[in-house]
Amino acid sequence: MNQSVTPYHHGDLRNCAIIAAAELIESIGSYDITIAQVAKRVGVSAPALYRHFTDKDALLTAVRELTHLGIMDYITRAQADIEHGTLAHLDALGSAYLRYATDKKAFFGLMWEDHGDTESRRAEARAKRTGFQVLHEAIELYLKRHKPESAGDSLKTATLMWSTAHGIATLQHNRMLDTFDEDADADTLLRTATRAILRSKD
Amino acid sequence: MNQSVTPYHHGDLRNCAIIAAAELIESIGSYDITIAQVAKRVGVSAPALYRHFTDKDALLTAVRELTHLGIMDYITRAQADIEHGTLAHLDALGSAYLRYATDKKAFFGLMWEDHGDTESRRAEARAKRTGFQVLHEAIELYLKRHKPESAGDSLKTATLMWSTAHGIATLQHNRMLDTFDEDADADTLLRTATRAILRSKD
DNA sequence: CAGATATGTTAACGGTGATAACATTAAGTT
DNA sequence: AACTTAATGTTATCACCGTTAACATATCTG
Repeated sequence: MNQSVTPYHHGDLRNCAIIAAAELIESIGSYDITIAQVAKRVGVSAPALYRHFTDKDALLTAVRELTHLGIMDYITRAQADIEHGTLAHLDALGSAYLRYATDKKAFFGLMWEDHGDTESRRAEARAKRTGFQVLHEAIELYLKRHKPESAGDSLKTATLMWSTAHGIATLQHNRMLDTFDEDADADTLLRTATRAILRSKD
Repeated sequence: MNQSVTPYHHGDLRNCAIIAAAELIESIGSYDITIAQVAKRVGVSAPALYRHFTDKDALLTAVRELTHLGIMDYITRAQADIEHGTLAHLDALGSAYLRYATDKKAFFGLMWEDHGDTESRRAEARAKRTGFQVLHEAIELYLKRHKPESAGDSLKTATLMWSTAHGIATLQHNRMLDTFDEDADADTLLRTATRAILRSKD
């Protein structure tokens, strides 16, 4: 005996459930998943998950943390071989954001989903702010080098650039960009905006 | 007899259901509503609604049409007393969009919800394009007057301005604007962007 | 080794979207 | 006017969902 096949206690259910949920979301291309589906994928009964997550939203929130890691990965890779504080750097950051939105459609949707606002939102807000911080620092560096007189506006500029990138990403996500202008290209659009924003007040 | 109180046939169930759904959404501040809730509000059994809508999404899609009318109303009012083709005109249009997003939070969310993509999306896309058209024409007029050499870029410019407005509205919707910059003001941000975009290529 | 604790199980509940089967009214035909 | 038909309601029911309760089993601690 002591085959130890599928032991009673899983051992790492929490993490496995999060990964299973993420895989499920990726495979069906939507974050409209079910506790039962996740449980089945891990090979466990549905209520077992409630030992590790207070409710479904808590599980999805955990997956959201993964998406934040994922997008930071995109961003980190994008700036790896590029000199910081250059225009090319800013382009790369924006492009990485747009690429994540199209590559990982379901995750991008989940990330910005309109969900129950408890304290879990704060942790997410912090994670998002981390991504924002990268952009902010890049812009600060750029302004100090190329437009020192506008360096004080770096926060406003970063907020505006993120808003623009987010708007383009979101509209592309909804296939609305093509509806407005069938030749529209998200990347080109963002580069145009980036230059316009940086050149203002010249 | 013949009291005729609550007759068997409602008479205008379809429209009343749409309105009831909209009222419900507005009152609870979320578009996460139930067929049963809507039915109860109209004073009818839940399955009765299925005589008028193929499924829940069809009902929500009908409500979405109302939201498009609503935002067009905001836009129409905003440009009523303003000379078209001026910078003030563009500001007013953007401001109306942002105002709708905050005034009618739930409707704005519903409007851009990630929902089942059937042919109903096409009708919605057309409605959204109508709103976009207004912006496009305003920009076209502006460019002809103030920057005739850039008049050919009116479509790209309109797409970019809509994207920016949408990004700001969406981030504000998620309370992320304050997270990035606690002093951020959506309207100011959009006005800054508008001027930057229009002034590019000077 | 013995209890306490952590973590699984099955059974069950209320609510959801949706369908089926049936009832009632309105509309159309002769 | 009477009969047929179509439209539009009703209640009963389904499978599924998130979640909880009650119970079972494995691990940890003294």
